[in-house]
Amino acid sequence: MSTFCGRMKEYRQVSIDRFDKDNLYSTVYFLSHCHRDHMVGLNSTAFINRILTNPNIYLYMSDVSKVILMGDNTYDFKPLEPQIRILEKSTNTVTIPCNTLDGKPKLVSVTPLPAGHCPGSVMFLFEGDEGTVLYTGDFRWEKNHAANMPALRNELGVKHIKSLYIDTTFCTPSACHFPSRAQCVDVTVRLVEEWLNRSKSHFVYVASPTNYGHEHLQVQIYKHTKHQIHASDWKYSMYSQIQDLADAFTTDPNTRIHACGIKRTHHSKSRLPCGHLFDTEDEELKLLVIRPSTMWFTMSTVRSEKLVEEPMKWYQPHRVCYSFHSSFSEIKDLVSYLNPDAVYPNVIPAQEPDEQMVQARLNSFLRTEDKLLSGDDNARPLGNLKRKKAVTTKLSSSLSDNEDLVFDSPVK
DNA sequence: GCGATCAGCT
DNA sequence: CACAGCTGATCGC
Repeated sequence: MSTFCGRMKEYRQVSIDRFDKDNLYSTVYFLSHCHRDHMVGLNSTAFINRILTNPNIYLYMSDVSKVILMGDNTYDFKPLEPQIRILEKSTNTVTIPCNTLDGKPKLVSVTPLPAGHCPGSVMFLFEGDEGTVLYTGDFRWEKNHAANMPALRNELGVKHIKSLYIDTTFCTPSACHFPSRAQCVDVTVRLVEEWLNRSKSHFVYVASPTNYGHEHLQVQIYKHTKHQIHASDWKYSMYSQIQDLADAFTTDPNTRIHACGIKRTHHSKSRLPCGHLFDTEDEELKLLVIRPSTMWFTMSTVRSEKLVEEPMKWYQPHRVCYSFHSSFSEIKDLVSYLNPDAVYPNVIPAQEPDEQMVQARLNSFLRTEDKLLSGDDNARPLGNLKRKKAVTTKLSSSLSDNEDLVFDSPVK
């Protein structure tokens, strides 16, 4: 769960993924993806007033995130629409209005990088007079993924990144290794195919525990089996507007694969959230329930990895391996590849609730030698011991600046 | 009676 | 079993 307070050390008038408290004084807003823990305050009257009464204050997001936000079925985010701006896939020039009368607005370049976390999820790369900083939001990048991102490089090599704000959900050695997404998809598709081939009375229910995040897996299941997947009406209304997802889903419950939500009540005869009863022509219904979840492997278990876990009891789901966060080693790869001046955690991992420990770990991924030897005093002036203290300064708590407030896809 | 926050569960 | 989100209790107004 995100513990990022909304603001970075740089570009202090920018707020990302937090829309409450001090963030109400920011003059430009960014949303990395539509998970609730990144939308705190987004539906508050305070934020809506803030953004609607200041015509030059905008909320930036990806085209897909806008579709999902506008289609939300629990909160009404439509009032925000006039102030939402879609980020182009390439570099965008974003104006940061000043919140004092005499100050001039600032320009900053913002490049959204696909984060691989859930539909529409992006990282934000900021480049401007306060330096180059990267906020990852939640992300899953596998090894060497960063090397394929042109925006992170210039003619000299990897760009000089001042600060990296990174998703540390699994920044613990006990979550050292996750199988690749392709591996997990492959194993799951085979499981589904083998099941459906048994008979016409065999059906599949993908019981995804979270709102968004397993769509990629579901699309791959559709592409391999050619069976469209049942989604709830309100989800379909969004999916149908998103290029990569539109074909894979249907609102017709009479299909052999369902992903229509999470079943909570056991009142109906159906074992599906939509309540549909299949006509199996007097044969017994055979339903394969698969539940994608993160499975991880420590250094010592990498070799024995099993990507599908058979249920202990017949009514339990098959668990299949799928993670939409990066593993410990994937986090390490990205941090050491970018080798920023400073790196800050966006999340305190649940199984390791010691922020200092997470910070120390992130710091250990940095390669200090070249910059210290080159005499770049600004980069790491304090050396190893002191630097550790310097960058451990709490960022995840609220920062108060006492600022004067004047300024009160691919989509189909 | 409402919203915000939190514990607990999944 | 696994980091997102729901439910229900509690608090404050």
